[in-house]
Amino acid sequence: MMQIFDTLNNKKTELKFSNKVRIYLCGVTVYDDAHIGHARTIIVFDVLRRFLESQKIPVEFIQNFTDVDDKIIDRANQEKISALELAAKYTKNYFDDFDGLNIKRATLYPKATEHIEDMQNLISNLVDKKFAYVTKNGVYFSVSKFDNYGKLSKKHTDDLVSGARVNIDEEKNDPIDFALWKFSESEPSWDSPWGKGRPGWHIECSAMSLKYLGESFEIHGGGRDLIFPHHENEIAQSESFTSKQFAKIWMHIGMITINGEKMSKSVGNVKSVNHVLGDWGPNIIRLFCLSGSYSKPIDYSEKLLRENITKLRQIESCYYELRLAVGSGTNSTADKLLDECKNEFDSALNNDFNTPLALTAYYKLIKEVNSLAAEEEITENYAKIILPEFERMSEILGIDIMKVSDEEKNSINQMIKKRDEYRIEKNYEEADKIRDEIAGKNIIFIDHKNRTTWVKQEKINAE
RNA sequence: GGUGAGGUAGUACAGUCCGGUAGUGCAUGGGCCUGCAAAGCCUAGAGUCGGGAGUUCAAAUCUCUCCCUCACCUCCA
Repeated sequence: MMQIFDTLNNKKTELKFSNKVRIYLCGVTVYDDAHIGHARTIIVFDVLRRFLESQKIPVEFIQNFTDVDDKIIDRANQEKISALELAAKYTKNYFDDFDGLNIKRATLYPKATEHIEDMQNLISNLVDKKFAYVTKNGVYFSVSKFDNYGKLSKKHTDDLVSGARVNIDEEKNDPIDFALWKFSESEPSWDSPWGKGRPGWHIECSAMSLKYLGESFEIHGGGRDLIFPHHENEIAQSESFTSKQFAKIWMHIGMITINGEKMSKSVGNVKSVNHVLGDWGPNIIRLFCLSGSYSKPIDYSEKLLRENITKLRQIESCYYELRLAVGSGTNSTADKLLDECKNEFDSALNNDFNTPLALTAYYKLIKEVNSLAAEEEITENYAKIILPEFERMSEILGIDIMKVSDEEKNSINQMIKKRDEYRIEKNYEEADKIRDEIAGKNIIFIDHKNRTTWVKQEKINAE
């Protein structure tokens, strides 16, 4: 049984579910290209989802797009296009980036603009119940009406008021009340019972999670920086509406920092997914993002990314040594290794999704395979036992190793044969020509004592 | 100031909940394999677990205290 640290109760909590695990992940605001910080959060949830599914647990995974928001409108004005066009553009970029990162598509990617009516229904209900009130600027949630406000972020409403960095709006009953609906005549805007305008930020996630996952669901996640105010406000709205517990587990992902400082637009230290993907490829980025506990910060550096090239090479070697195994001898260590690594891998992930420890188990299996391969002791029987587990782990981690077609395989074998002939003749010049030629296709020959195997490597541009 | 998360070999992390004199990767040194390479493998060195105090037969792990870092408290993954 899996345990995940729940931000609300501040402790590891068993992931209980009846027939499926429902996950809502706060996605991105589509006003600019996604950066590596977004990627980390989404990679973590992608692996979580793959892990659950590998255990035959059905997962319903919802990830929203915020496609109406002040930043979108500002940016659209700058670029002299409509807000919807701008959002559409960056939504497309999002999928280009994250398909490139080998992220499995979510069950559904609902958009705020397509759920205006759902939000309005929710707001109406909150107004009726006096949890919300209308001013000349919009509709606001009355924080003081919700007893447990602050329970997620452990903030006291008194402190928030005295902090008073919130922009003062005299119309609001209380400075910490937040907008459900903002009046506005300019586009994009929608008619509503209270007046023309657009929704506040937090209400969309309440409306869409309620609609698709129900009043109460298993996991709600996002970056740590969303704990306050976004998730706190979601709880207030949703639980005021349903009178039920909203998410059962709140799972928050640590920030990506650069030189210890949070990656953000205002600091100007943002690394876009597009850029980093071009340099390092999906596998390196995934290994990098999974190399630390999901809840802690990870410092972005080229040095750390580079370390993962070595890991990737070992992974690739392992895969191809297993694929190219020959001989029918038995190896008694296979079953033991399989059990150990599978066990360590799964229990690591079950224990608060400890990906660094899971990676250790993955690397342990790889090291053992490569070690045997160095001694030419990998047989088909051995590979038959180990390969499925290796592929299972790789699949969960979303590591996608470069494959070759059958034709390519034949041609590689031809080249190895030809090269061997040259080597027997001690015509090393010709032999090396073949090796160089094939290296151009990122295929590396590996000369063992008695035979030559090969690896198809992913080209890493930053290397 | 409030809240939360951290400080473990050169470096990046795990171990802390469930006390038993520290593990893993990378880097570095040496070696194996090779026609030479590459890839891979083997092996070695490296830590008073932020400081101090306490509980205990025993503390990285529990308690207290101090120091430092970061995040959130305004939009943020």
